[in-house]
Amino acid sequence: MDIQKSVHQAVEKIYGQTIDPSLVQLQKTKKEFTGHLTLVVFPLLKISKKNPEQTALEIGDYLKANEPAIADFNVIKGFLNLCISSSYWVNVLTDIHKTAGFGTQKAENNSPLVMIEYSSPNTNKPLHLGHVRNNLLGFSLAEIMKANGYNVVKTNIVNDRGIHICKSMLAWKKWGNGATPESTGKKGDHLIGDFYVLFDKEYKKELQELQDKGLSKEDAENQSSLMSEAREMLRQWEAGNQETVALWEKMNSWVYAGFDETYKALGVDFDKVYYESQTYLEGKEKVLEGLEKGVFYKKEDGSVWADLTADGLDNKLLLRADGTSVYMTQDIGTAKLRFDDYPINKMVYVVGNEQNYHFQVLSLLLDKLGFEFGKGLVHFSYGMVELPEGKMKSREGTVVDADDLVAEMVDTARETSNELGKLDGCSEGEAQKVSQIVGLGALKYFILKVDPRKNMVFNPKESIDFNGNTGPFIQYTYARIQSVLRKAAEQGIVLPEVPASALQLNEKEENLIQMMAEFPAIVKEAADTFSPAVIANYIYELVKEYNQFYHDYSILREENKDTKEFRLILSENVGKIIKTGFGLLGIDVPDRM
RNA sequence: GCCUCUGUAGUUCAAUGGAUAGAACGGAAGUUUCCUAAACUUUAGAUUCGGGUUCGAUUCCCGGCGGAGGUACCA
Repeated sequence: MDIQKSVHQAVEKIYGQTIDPSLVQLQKTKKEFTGHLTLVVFPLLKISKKNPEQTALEIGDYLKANEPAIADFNVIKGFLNLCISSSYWVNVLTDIHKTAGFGTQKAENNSPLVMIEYSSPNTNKPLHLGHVRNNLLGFSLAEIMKANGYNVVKTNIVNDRGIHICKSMLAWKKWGNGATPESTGKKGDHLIGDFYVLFDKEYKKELQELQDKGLSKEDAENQSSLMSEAREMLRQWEAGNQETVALWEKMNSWVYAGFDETYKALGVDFDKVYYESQTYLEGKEKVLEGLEKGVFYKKEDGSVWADLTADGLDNKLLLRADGTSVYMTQDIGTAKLRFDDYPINKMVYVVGNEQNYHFQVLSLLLDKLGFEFGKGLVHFSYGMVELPEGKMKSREGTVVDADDLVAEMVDTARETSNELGKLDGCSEGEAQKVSQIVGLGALKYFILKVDPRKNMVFNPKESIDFNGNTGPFIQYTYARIQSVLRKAAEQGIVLPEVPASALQLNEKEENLIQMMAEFPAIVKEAADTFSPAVIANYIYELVKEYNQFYHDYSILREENKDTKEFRLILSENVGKIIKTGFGLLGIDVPDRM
């Protein structure tokens, strides 16, 4: 803000020396005090060599005399509260009003390219609540980076190979009787997930039987015929056995169809999808290359390791003695393919915090292997989602399925809306659309408003509460603004420009404009801190401020034409910012609800 | 054991080192001749403990206690 600059200059002029701009700490004035911006003078005392009150007075006097935007000031202890003139706020509003896409900037061809990996599912089970947080964060982050002028590529790495999918395949082969999504009416990912669970159940049964015969747990695991069949299947797959590969392809295609439905329901998408079945061999090559260059070393048993003790970490396995890949190897391969495909400047991995160590290691390894983006890669690490009853456990059946959750949110939105009579006069199609926007808005907002780093508790009942700091409350405000604007149009009011700057604003109007003016800085902060929560909480504050304003002043009934138009423009711009802000969170806003 | 993250009202979340720690839900009390009451207004209620740095610490540093995660051939 240019006020920051003029305060900085004022201080330099008064005390006749250049100072570090960081000493000028301007912040929003707290509600209990009069003023808009507050200068904290404590850091300046060394320069002024006077007590806090005197210093603040001197600066205040100077600013009032020399900076037209400063209308008045007051001093309380070491705080200089500045009052900005109404005409300044009117100009700010004019700017906001005129600026298309206020708060966002477009990427140029030569803007930095950010690749964001998120979602990254396994193909042996459907998506659950944890994936929902991942998907929402990843998608929102991509939108926020775009709004800050980056070129963004959203990517997904699908873990489509390995022992887990073989378990599902084996169970299907043994007990499936040729079941398909069509024959059972189940979504493909759920069908495969059911077979995975079935395998686990049968495997446990077999282990128990073996243990009953007197074997130790370890011996039972080694002698399990089911597990060795699954392993055999994996070997056949790696050897390219036609029948196995065909089955694998068929089952994966079912799963992908299921995932696509879930992604669509959540409103997320990808620009480029990678599959581990295509990348894991690349990683092996890259590791062998590193071995030749002496970056890695080989043990007597033939396994390949990276020595990271110099970086304060341990030794890390990269290839097993039998030459097969581990997780880390695959990530190296994926990184290579990606870099071949795109000129990546920054790589962001949206992955849960249980993998913090993994990404610390990956960053070092990529750097050692010569990837430019390796050192600066961002592991966007987020906390786990817990339920009020505790952690989700698949064994105890307490996992919240993503599809069920979305359906439940939409249903509840529908019910609540019906009860309140909000859907009266809507066609079935409209009613369904509104319920979807509101139900998903509730879910998305509930998850995104929390600081990503923190573990969070997801309470289905509370998330669906439409009061308070929730998505629907904000959507509702937006819908109401649209209603006000419709009514205004019916009365023949058109809104061309912000009216004369001679308007005398009241305190609530000034507050509202000040909040709106902060929006671009908030979008920037969200990108810097990788936190959609910053935007979510800001939008909520703005809406609360607007609601108070709305409550205290009649917008359409005002006699004075100028004032009426001005308040309509205020409403319109609040609506504009809500829409943009929610867009960055991947949340829709309805015109009516 | 070691490493990382985390600890704020009854609950779920806020607070670039700044003023009297903000909201929401839940609790208590109110508001509808009014543009969408999914709203608004009152009200009670919190920084895990002990040191340190600082004019000033929820925030930074050290230690204790509590919670979560990781810990080398699972992804």
